[in-house]
Amino acid sequence: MARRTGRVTATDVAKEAGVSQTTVSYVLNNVPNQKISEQTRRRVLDAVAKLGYKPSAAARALRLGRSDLVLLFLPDVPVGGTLTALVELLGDELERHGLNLVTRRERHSPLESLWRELMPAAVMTTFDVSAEDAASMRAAGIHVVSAGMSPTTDPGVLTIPQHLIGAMQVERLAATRHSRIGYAAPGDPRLEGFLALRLDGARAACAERGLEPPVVLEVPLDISAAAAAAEQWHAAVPAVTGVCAYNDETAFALLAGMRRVGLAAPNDLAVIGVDNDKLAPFAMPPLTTIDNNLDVLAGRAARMIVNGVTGRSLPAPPQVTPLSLVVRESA
Amino acid sequence: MARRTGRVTATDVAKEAGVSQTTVSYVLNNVPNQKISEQTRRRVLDAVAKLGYKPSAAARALRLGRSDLVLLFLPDVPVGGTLTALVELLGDELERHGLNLVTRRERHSPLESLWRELMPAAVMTTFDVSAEDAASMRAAGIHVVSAGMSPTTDPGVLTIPQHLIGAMQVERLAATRHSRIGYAAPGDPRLEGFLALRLDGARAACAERGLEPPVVLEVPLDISAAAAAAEQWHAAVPAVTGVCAYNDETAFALLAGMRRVGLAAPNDLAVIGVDNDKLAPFAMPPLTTIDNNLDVLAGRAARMIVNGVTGRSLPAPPQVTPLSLVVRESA
DNA sequence: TTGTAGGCGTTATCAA
DNA sequence: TTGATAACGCCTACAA
Repeated sequence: MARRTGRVTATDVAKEAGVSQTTVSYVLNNVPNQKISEQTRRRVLDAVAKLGYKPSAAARALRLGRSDLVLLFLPDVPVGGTLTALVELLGDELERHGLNLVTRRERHSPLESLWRELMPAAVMTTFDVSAEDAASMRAAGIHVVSAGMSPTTDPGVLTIPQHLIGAMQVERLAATRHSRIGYAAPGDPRLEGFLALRLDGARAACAERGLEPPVVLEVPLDISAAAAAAEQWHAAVPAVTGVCAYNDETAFALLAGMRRVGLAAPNDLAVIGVDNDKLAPFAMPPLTTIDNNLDVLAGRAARMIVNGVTGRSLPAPPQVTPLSLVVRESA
Repeated sequence: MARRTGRVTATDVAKEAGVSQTTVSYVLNNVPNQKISEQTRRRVLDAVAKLGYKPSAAARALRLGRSDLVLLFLPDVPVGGTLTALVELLGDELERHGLNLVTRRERHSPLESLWRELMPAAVMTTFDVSAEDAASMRAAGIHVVSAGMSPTTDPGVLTIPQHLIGAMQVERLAATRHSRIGYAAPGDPRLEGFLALRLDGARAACAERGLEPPVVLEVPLDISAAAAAAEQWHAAVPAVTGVCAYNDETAFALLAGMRRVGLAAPNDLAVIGVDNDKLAPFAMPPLTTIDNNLDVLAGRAARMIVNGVTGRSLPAPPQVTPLSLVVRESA
């Protein structure tokens, strides 16, 4: 009676099918060079179905030296809808390939202790991982995918072109004849990294068009503060007439602040957000924004991971910029 | 040369410390009845630090028959901010106890194949898990926590009192002298389950106060449709003057629809949401809503799981209703 | 107080 | 084409 636990093992399947446990493994893993007779294969498969056999992920991981976990390190930012949606999508996609997503907020966990412990098939970071870290992970057979924010042509890096976001916002504002641009920065210091990139993009876009650099004001998630900022832009000479908000949240706050001081969008001050939040259509007025098409981003990330892990190479998707302008009424 | 992989094993640590691998295990796991000399303990710990040893989760899981994974099954609903925030919080909390959260959307995965495969320490479901399923999981040593929606006194079940949400909304509306109540149902059929419970709560609350049952209208996330609903409530005789929205999203849509047809909140139609969305303060007018205090809910869930897994029993938190009214201007 | 040895369920090497 | 058999790294009786 080796069966102390209730678990059905490959040995049980073998017994049921009247073959050796090895054969079961061969059949289940479709081992290339082994020629299994159709009859044997059937018997094994039937036994598997009959017994409801599920291979043990732990035993597998132990033997293979790598688990079917994928570790995702998130930056320690207020995880808004955008990022979470991405995580959801990524998880769904990985699941389809038998991979299990485990996410971590950066601050809590020293990168290394976790991957050594979990032996994940892949690790994805949303920040720049140090060269040594990357090297030792790869040495351990872990696929590393980083989602850097800066532009790069490295095909192993997923780029979320933050600078393009700022540029697109300015582009829209310029196209609607705004020549003095404002930039609404979020209050949260943890967003600093993203902010810098987006702002750079906006600055560059302004420069390209011969416009003055954007007038940056902080717009925290607070109506009074937002109102003050709105007035300041409005009162500037020459007046700022179009504002790029860091994201839709900031845009909502700004819009609310503007209402308080009797300023209307887009006439007094045009506002354009980022994220295409679910509530953006219901802003007053409906919010023009930049959609970062997370589904394509998530799909791309998933593909990079799956490719790396399986060794196969799924067809490369068209390299479209996953950014699109959603025009509503606020800008 | 047993060291083929780069992994540092407990045996390596033992060698370094000049003790047996068993001793290493004893020290690391603080085995109760073993008296390890302080000197030995130090040597082991030093070796661990020096070598950067991390126990293999896979080997551990294989040996123990259970991994340090916690499986969370989410209902297949559009995962809004509310649910995701809860997941985040839960994950953070579990992490603190060495547990790793893996989430699944219900539709994708047959409950069973996953837990048999992963041998999780615990499984948490947001729907009612069948009795047999629960039984076989427990038989396998897995702790099962369900987050049922219906009221129950079962201490093993985490209740999210959906019905109370509806009741609180009506209560607020009644307190501000509304006698004819409307209920704005979401368009998404996947929300049906939650909707039914919340609506029941609202109905009951109306009945308690001798009010007519709420007039239920569907308010999809579409301004025109929302506008039509608003007019219909407004035109009813006697007119509906206060509306409970299924959630803040629906409330935002309704508010936008009202603006289109020249109806203002709260005078023409008071609106109260659910979720206390980050953007709720910036609605026009600022949205009165019900906050479901996810942090306490997540904390409670985490505690149930950790208690079950570790066997210890963390102190029970005060049994407060994790619901609070946030009064702004819309109702 | 410490060490020896066996097995958790898989995969992979080598014979047959 | 199939079957023994040996690890993978850890925990834990049991022995010393």
